Amino acid sequence: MPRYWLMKSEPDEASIDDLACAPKQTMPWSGVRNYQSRNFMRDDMRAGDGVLFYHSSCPQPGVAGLAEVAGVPYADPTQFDPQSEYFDPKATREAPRWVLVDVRLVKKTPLLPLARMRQRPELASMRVLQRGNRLSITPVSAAEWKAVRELLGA
DNA sequence: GCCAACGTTGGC
DNA sequence: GCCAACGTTGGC
Repeated sequence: MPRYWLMKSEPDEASIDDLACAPKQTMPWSGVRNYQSRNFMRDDMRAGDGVLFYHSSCPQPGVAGLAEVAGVPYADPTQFDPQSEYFDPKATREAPRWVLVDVRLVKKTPLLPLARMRQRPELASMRVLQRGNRLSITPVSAAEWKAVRELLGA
């Protein structure tokens, strides 16, 4: 049973182009510091799950491409690095607090702007469109995935 | 820059 | 364990 996710990234930090240029077109999804989002990665993601790569906090927020979960979750190394903005002094290597998964590019697409997603009734249920939603990782239903893929022309 | 919404913190 | 205050997210 395939599963689908939407994962937000600020393109200033990690854009779809950064992913396309990364070795093996794969990057660790580091920096998640929200328990719900962490739990999705830790408990629910499987290698091969579909990912909508979403650009947030930028002039044109929206889905910028398709990706997939590339492996099993493991400790996010940035939590141990005092130089990192994601350093967490309460995390230890014995008891890591934050995990991540690797994400691999499947296909960069023309941007599907958030404003256009809002116009589609079949996407109205998407978590990312809900008022006040702040989760950086949200599950996507099979129907939503199919509808978004069609809008992406993918 | 504004502000709505929600998560986290910390005093009690 | 409550809950007010504070911080963060993120679209606009």
